[in-house]
Amino acid sequence: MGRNMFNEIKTHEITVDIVILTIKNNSLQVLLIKRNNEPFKGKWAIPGGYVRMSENLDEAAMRVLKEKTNVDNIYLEQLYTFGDPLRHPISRVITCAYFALIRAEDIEIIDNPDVGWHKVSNLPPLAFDHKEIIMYSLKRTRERLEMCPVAYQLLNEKFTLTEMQKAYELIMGKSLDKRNFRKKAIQTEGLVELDEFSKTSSKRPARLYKFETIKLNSKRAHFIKKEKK
Amino acid sequence: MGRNMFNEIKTHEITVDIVILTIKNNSLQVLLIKRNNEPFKGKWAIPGGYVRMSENLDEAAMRVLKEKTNVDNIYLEQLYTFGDPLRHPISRVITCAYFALIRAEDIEIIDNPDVGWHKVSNLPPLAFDHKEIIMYSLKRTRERLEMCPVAYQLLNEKFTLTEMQKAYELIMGKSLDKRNFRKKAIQTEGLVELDEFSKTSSKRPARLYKFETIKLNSKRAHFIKKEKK
DNA sequence: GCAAAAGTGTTCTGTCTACACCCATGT
DNA sequence: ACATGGGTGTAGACAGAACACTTTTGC
Repeated sequence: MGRNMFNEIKTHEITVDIVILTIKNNSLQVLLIKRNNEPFKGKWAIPGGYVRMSENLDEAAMRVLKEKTNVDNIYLEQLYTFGDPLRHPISRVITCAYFALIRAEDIEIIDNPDVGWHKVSNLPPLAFDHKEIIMYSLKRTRERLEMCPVAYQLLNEKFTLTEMQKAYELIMGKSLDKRNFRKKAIQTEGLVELDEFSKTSSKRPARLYKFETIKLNSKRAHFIKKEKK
Repeated sequence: MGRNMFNEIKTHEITVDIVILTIKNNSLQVLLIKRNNEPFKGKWAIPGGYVRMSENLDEAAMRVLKEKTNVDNIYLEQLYTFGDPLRHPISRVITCAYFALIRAEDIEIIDNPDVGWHKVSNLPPLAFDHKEIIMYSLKRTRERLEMCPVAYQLLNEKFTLTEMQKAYELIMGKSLDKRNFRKKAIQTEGLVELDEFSKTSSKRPARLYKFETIKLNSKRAHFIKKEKK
């Protein structure tokens, strides 16, 4: 493992790129930034930035997330590292992709037409391999959702079961049976039934719930499985 | 996303490191190489090498695997990218870790005391964060095994169900019920019952099986689940 | 004939799925 | 009183877990 065993070896540039998903206007959306510089000037990109020498990858991702979105303390997970030599048209940039689910209300986006939410189902032209990264993060989010109730990150502190089901349905891209969903949902570890009711709708008020103990990777496996519709 | 937005930014070195697991002498073993150079001279390390400018990460991992072990065409999966600033004591090296399961018989190790198999349960002192990487790959291998029968990569082309069960038990680190294991095993997509029998043991010959169609991520989920013993 | 590994079924339990109607409220 | 979303239970199918004895061979 001596250094520079091959002429071809040089150091690479390394970035982190972060897929930030949220639910807004009844659709799954991803935060994008319009690029002002070449390459891909004018195209949209997921937030990203160079890794500093003093920080590890998680820290870099958190910092970038904080810088671009002002969001902190979030479930941030390393997704995959993309290193195709041609993914960046000019230099060799390897990127370590992360993803996060956040509440839209927790984010303060600067009023700037170059920063904004876009429906995952209708993405604008994207820079680099960012479309691939977003699609991959969606796949992983679905896998996670089947294992543990990570969707709570998309919900308000207090939420109705219908809101929770909507979040699941938007991520999974299919509709779920209400009774089966509720049956499993109320068994979720840490879910607390409140004595409060939502009064937003002009119909029958819905009971509110919250998560008490946030348990990731809960052993309560397979929250959703094979329902078709 | 302009370049060099922060003084602190420099390019990093990036390597791939590969955890190669096999079953040998009835135990789960990992291929290690003794380091001849500083840092960590004299310690053992998993095979690794620098990523060349012209190759993507998968290609780099395959090449390094081929160079160090002469093994090709293997189920190689990106594991995780480790980027702690202090993981390398001298410079900043970010490593993208891969893992592979291989048949011990497919490998030709050079007769060199500095290259060899070591029991995962009894590792020598390791360089860098390689212990962490090996442990993480074991965790992922177990997760994979629960989803699809990747253990066929550890078995000879023709194998007995008892050998297959042994492989599972070694990876999962627990014993499994023979009848339940066989019941599920024979339902595995692509497993073919042969009309041949193993004559290695001096006892009753065991029927041999092979895998016909190798299907990764088979929908045949949860090959092993919660059996305890 | 005996030691050693191969092989074989059933029962129980829990979870997933499919499915249709009444309830509480605002207007 | 009606429209709207909130809320509820049951039966059938399937998969996992526990569990012990017979068979085949070499010696």
